[in-house]
Amino acid sequence: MEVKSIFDGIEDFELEKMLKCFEARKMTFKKDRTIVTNIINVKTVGIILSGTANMIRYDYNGNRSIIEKLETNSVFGEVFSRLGSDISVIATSDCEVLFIEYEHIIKRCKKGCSYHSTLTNNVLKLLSSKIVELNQRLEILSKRTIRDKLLSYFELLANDNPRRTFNLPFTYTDLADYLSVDRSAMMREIKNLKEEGFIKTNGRHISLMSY
Amino acid sequence: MEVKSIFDGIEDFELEKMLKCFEARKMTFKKDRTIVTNIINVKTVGIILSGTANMIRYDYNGNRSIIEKLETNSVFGEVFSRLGSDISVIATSDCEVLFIEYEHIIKRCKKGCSYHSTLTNNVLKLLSSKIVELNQRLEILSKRTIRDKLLSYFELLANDNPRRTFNLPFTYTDLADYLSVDRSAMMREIKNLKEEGFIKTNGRHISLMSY
DNA sequence: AAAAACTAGTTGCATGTGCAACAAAAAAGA
DNA sequence: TCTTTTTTGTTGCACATGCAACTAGTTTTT
Repeated sequence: MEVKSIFDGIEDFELEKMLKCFEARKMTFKKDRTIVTNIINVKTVGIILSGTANMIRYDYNGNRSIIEKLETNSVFGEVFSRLGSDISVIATSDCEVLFIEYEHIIKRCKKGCSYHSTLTNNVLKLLSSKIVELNQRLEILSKRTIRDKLLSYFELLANDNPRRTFNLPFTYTDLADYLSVDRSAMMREIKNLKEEGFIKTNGRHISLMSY
Repeated sequence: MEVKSIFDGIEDFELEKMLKCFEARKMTFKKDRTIVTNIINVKTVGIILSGTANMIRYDYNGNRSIIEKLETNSVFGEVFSRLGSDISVIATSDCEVLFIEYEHIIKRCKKGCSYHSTLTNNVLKLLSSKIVELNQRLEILSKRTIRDKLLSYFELLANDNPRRTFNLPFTYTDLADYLSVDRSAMMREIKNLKEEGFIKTNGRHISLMSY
């Protein structure tokens, strides 16, 4: 079975003890607020308990890139993004975030919390699926044309649905950032894809045509 | 301290017991031989004990992409690359590879091997640093021009050396694949960077100029 | 030692893409 | 409701990039 949360399989009463043992801090953030800036050298791991956020970067030309879309239950922190430039995590909806020192997760619990190994296990699986996601995005970004980037991303989204139909999980503006391409060029290419019969769109609802 | 190998901190005599318990299989591969093809659905994890390999993909246009450079001690397998297309791992030098069922790594050892938790810990750290690497490559690929891709990759390599000087870890041909750009266009851009005084090159030895 | 394979370096050309600058529609806020 | 902000959609233009096609040099294989 797939692990959804870092706390999967841990009973509530155990969880409470564990969080105290970890000195975990829970904070809430309104939409668009900054959860962390300058993520470099932060030895704290954040877990998004509810809501969503984006890990973004502004490079020296002022281009915004979405490094990572953080969904509920995502884990983020220094270890997950040692990058040279200006990284922040911005809430894209109201969020609850739990902060835990990284060492608590990586090390065996000295006090012997019985569910610690479950936690480690969960983190392992979450990290694995993060690697999968990163590889997926890499595959998309390694395409050389906007057309191929769009198609491989759409293909990914359509895979879940036998009717090869899906809803874009973000705005077209954000999609351009995610694909790391110019928005207007992307819109032009989407228009071409429509005219050539590869896709149909209705707002953010998109259908892939089978050949 | 940084974890180099999945077996860091595990005594030799323990290691031997552990590998038996895991039913680990060691295989050797000559340079350029295929270690695995069609990596999808492989429930086995490979650990490169010596040598190097590339995880590569040919997309439907026949373009080769290096998904990942696997150094000694790298871990690879299904979980680390769920991709739609044709993925293989190719030895770039003579290699020894250890294969272990993924389940053995993710689960607690039923027989209670005492060093199992060390192993888990090591895997966790290795996965974290893999995520870092993937994020680094993502940062590079998210640059929109060949120039910016080159410069941010060079910056990364130069960071280790105060003289801002380094050796390319692969051929220019492979560099183009790694950056996912056309080789001739890349060579052209390197020439421009030289002419404009941003870099100096001598074969694969490159120096970044400080402004 | 000769042949084959690979790597580095170049160029012309067509075109895909980034950029700037809009306008209209939709969504969010007051 | 009216106002403001965000998103979508479009276009002209300059130029960066992919592609094809070479040559020369280097390395590997036989």
